[in-house]
Amino acid sequence: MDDQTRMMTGLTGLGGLSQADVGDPDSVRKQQSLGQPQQDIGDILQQIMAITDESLDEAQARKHALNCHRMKPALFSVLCEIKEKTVLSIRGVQEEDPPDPQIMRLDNMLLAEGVSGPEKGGGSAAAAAAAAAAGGSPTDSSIEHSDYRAKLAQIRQIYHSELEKYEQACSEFTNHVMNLLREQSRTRPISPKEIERMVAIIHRKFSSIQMQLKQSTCEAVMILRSRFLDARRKRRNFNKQATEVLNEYFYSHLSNPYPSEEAKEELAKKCGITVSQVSNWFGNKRIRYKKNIARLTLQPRPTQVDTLHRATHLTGGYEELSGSGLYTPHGLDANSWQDTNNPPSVTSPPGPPGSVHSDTSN
DNA sequence: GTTGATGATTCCTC
DNA sequence: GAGGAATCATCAAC
Repeated sequence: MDDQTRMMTGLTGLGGLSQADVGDPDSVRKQQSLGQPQQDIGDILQQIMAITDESLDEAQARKHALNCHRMKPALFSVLCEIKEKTVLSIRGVQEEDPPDPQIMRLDNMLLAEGVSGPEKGGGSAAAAAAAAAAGGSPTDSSIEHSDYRAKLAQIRQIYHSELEKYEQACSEFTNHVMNLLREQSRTRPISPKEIERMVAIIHRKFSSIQMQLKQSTCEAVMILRSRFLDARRKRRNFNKQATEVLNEYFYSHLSNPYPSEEAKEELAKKCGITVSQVSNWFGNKRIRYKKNIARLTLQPRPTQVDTLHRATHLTGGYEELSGSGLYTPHGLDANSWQDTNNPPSVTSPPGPPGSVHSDTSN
């Protein structure tokens, strides 16, 4: 017997019964076994519609009788089977999505930033990395670092609280729908599989809301990060003592102003700056020194009075002095540094920068 | 507001 | 990866 026939038989078995017959298994069996002609579907529908005209008590009684009918489970089973094989099976294929790559990206980012996952200092690693990359005085960086961490912790807290709310709402709604469907399964064919599918749909809807939350959180983190990095991009001049230390090293190693890693570390320690700042400083210093040399070879040499005036005008005045060429050791030109594998052999400038001010006459 | 100095960044070469 | 060169962005003096 195919599904259609079984269903119709089932309906006939129920629909064709009088109120008195319902609940009387013998009567049903009798009718079926006699091979009574199947009732017209119109009749059945009419009887169903007639239920709405009945009083509440009558309807309740009929409902109860239908629920208790011994054929009901079989009928529901057939109907469920048909549903599975038709609409739900088609929908089921469509619903089985692969994991969304966007959600995976968002999850990875939130994890990396320390927003999701276990608490591990609220992105202090990211902040520390950014601080190390950008340099800045230790005090400043620690202030900005803690500020960044505090803001990130705030984002983390909001994210988790919202996530919790969504999860709670999702769970409540799922329970509600499940109860509703279980309740309805008494009066209409609903298989457990269908309930499961419905739960999956609800979870999918809620996960799309979660994705929005994750997106917003990621955006907030990116904004915070860019603000944090922009803030550290603000340049602050090194203090006078630090500049003097760096200049002292530069001019006393003018023949080969390439400090080793150890020297850089020592200079960084002395100046209270990072090694990368020392590297930056020497990089800038070399290039600007060379430029000044080149420029001044094309210009008339300033008088010593002018030079000294300019030299003492600014902090330290080394840039000006070097620009004037007064610091250039005999025989050194800017191109000498180009071959770093073969540093030029030149005489070192006389004395430390501090004493060079008075020794600029040569 | 303009200008020069200067720390930082980026791109490129070696 | 280190360094050179160009450039950006900011500071500070005027």
